[in-house]
Amino acid sequence: MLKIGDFARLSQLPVKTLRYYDDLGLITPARVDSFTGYRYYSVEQLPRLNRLLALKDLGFSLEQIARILNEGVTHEQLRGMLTLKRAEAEHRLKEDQGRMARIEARLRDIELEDNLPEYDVALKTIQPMLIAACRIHIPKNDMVPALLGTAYAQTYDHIRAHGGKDLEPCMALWHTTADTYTDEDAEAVVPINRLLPESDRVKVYELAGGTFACAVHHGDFAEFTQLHPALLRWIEANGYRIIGPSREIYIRHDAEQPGNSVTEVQYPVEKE
Amino acid sequence: MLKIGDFARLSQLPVKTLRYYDDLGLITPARVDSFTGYRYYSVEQLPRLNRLLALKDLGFSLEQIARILNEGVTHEQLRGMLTLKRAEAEHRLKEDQGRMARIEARLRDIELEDNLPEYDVALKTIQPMLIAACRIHIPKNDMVPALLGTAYAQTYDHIRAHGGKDLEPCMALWHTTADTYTDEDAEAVVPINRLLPESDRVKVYELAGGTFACAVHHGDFAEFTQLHPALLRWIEANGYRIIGPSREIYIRHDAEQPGNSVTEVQYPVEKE
DNA sequence: CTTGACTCTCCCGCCGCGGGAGGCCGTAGA
DNA sequence: TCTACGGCCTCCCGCGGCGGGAGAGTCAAG
Repeated sequence: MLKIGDFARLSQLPVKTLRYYDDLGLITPARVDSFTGYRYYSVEQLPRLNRLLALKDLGFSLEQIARILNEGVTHEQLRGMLTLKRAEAEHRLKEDQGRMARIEARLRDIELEDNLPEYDVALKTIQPMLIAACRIHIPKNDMVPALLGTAYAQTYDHIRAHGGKDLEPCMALWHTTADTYTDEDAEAVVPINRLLPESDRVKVYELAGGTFACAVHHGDFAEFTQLHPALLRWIEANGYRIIGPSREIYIRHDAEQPGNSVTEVQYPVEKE
Repeated sequence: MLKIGDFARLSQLPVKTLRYYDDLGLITPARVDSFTGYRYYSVEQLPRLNRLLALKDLGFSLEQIARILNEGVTHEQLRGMLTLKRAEAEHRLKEDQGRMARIEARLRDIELEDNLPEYDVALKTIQPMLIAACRIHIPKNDMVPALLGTAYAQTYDHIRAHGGKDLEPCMALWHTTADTYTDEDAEAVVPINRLLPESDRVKVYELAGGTFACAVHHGDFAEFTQLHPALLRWIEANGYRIIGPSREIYIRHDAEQPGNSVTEVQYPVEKE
């Protein structure tokens, strides 16, 4: 008969842990003095404890281990649980690899560029949304405000004409890359609350969701031009690939004071 | 001015989380109505929130993020923190890889052997310990009990003769592999509490610690012979390598009723 | 008989929120 | 103007796997 401290030394576990396992019914002492409450263990309980540790090592929670140990689990069931655990472990493995890559990238960033304005890129999962959209061709970059403005006007008119309701905020899809300044292909997009009929100019469809690399700009508008390259660098450095048109979300737009605008840029990405 | 729900939709975070971040001083609303307590956010706070998310993504705790965001951290400091995070992430990565390997091995085990007695192998870190030891040569396997018994007797005599104290339990080191049955090389080992002088037969030294693959046997003694092979299989299947003599720890020894004995076998291992 | 080392129970804390109770606030429709 | 109904508030509990500590009782050696 071993006191809890002896059993703790033998098993290499803290006393607190043994008491906790007792509470959970994982390793009940062979005998408990009903007067003093002292727990007395037997060395014969070591194999069970070893089994417990092995299961814990495989990533099972103590509750699951209790079921396995106390209720007896068939090989089939155990295999099922292990397969599940494998999936979980694989998932976390990938997450950690991604995190490692991001940390490495960030460290490299710090080494290289000491005073470039930093943008903080976050990965977000974005739900699909219903939109009304007007796609346009922009021959020259300085025509963007005018042409995009017209496209939005048409879109809002269309929505109102069919009794729809626009949801804040509006956005633009860029089908040409950020370093294109002639013959740009853009789409003025307004989220809406329900399906509307289409017209020649204004299409209505569901914009796909997915994973996006996102960054937000606010302040000096001159710096906004660096947001796209910064995102592209992040995406490359972290081992992602762009799989669709980028989105610019005009969270707050101020034509007179562009420095007052707040814009989020999102690139749809996937790994590898 | 956005109500918390609007800001939550924009930022893709649950309202609860935003309130929590407010409590922690991570993202304080631009304005709080002192009468109703309503939080009002500004879109200008989105960049900061994005920064927060990016840092969280790198594995920083909210407390660390608070320091980074509020107190301003130099590039040097940030680099230091990132290096630390990288080490942590690397550690967990390796752990998860190990876990994956162990799950895979266990699954393979289940597929292959359906009714072999399973042993549960646990990895333990064992501290160095001071011991008195008597190393012997055993020509034939059936001489093990007699020769090992004599060795222990000598060791205990030695300890007592020098006023030392033996610590439970005693163990044996096997310098020959488990499948050797002639000319075995073993060492009777008794942990002691303080340094003693040596003799010709009995050496006193510190037994190294390290990582060990461990399994415990109790019950039918015939099955004990399968414990060593089981451990060896586990070690190989999990990608470890044996780096020293195995240890048998006689936690409870009963010469008349071997089935009543409890024995732990430990192999010192390292990865790869 | 006295130490001092163990042991007991009970309760709080960690981290990053989620769930829910109970109550106030704001707006849209009848 | 009343009434819904949804949004917002604060406060408190819970998770998992223990660790730390208080306050009190127990055990073995000198």
